[in-house]
Amino acid sequence: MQSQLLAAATRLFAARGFEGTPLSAIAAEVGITKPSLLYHYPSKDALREAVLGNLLARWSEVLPELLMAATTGGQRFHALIDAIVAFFTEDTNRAKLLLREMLDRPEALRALFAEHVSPWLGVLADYIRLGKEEGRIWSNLDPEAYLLNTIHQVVSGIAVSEVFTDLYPESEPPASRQALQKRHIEEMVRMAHASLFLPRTPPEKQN
Amino acid sequence: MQSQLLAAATRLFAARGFEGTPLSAIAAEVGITKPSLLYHYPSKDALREAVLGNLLARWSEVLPELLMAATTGGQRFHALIDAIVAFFTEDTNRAKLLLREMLDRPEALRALFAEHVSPWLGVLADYIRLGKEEGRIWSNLDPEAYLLNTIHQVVSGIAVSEVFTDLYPESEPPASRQALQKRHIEEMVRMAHASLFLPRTPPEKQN
DNA sequence: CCCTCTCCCTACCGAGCGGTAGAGATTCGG
DNA sequence: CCGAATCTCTACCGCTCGGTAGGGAGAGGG
Repeated sequence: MQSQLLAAATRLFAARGFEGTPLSAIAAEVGITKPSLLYHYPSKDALREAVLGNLLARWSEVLPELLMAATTGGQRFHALIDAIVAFFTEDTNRAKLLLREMLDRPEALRALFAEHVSPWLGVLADYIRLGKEEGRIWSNLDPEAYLLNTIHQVVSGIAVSEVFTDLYPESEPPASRQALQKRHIEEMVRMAHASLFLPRTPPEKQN
Repeated sequence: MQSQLLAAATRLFAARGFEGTPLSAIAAEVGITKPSLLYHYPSKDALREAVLGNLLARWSEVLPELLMAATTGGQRFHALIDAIVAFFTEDTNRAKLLLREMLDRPEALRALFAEHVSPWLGVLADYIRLGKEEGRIWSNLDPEAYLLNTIHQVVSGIAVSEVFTDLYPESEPPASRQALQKRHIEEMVRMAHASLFLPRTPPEKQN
């Protein structure tokens, strides 16, 4: 029951926002009444915390093993970005929720991120610095800023991707919304890749 | 008075969201009462429309002349992206508001964008296709997707930039929040540039 | 001087909100 | 068979919200 409530709350908070979602709507979604919901979560704010905590917890499960699995820079890039894309496209409400929280409670998110993502950011930034020394990465790239921008772009891009689907010129046959979202995301990945790695250098490197 | 109300509503809607902002708060911000506000705007939804319309109108003033001014591809890139950055950093509430509306009313924004940005998107995409034929731009780039992603990244990145400022490793002396935001944005521009233009090709092109 | 238009106010309404009180079911260990 | 724990319900409370009713103050034209 708690997990059903969490799922319903995640979806509704993502779609209509925290302020725009009455507890009664969440309760109705799982077939109970508002006081019954308040038996499981003592207040609306407690439910918000639970929803956000659940999201970050799932993410914290996924992240670490990825970074350990890959060895080369290119592998790490694809392992990481594919995992981010998969995690947030699997349920786009995750991305919407995160984006909403960043807008609604920037201070709270700042604290959460400082605790949960700052260490990983340091690790990844060091990988990038290594790649720069080896000449595989753009020398004028700002590692921390690149990482934050890239991750944020994927999350935010997925969260609002449905808004952009009508902007592509029509094709014959008309492309499905899902196909356009895929096109959108693939270009994001290409951009992240092209702005990280230097193009393959010609073999006369040591002339 | 109408413009004061518009400004106050923009700020509060951006900071706390539409549902999270009572009309009384907007009225108090300009020193009048709620019924006086409702004299100028007959409903809360009318105020929302006015706020969003005002934002898009300002933007529509800025955009066209830029595209006409520049001639080369690089000039156009910098003219456009600098204008976007300037417009949204001048008042970050503009970015927050736009992002909130995309989350709160995706259908409404889809319609608005289809009308107001779709034509410009086509023009810019054609410039990019030209650049591709001339070999100045990545051949595997998706013009429409690149443009939407880049613009969205700048808007969204500015909207939530304050959340990221605590994630950068501390420096001595500690960097101001404003300096970190600048660093954040400059990396966004670098990424947009590097993922658009091919690196300067060596002069032995026609070997 | 007065009528009208503009803009603001106080007072109020009905609806919906988060949360509480308290009691009725169901289950399960002793 | 009983009591305690678990989970649900109906009924209600106080508050805030968006919006309305209606009147007062000032300005300007006839």
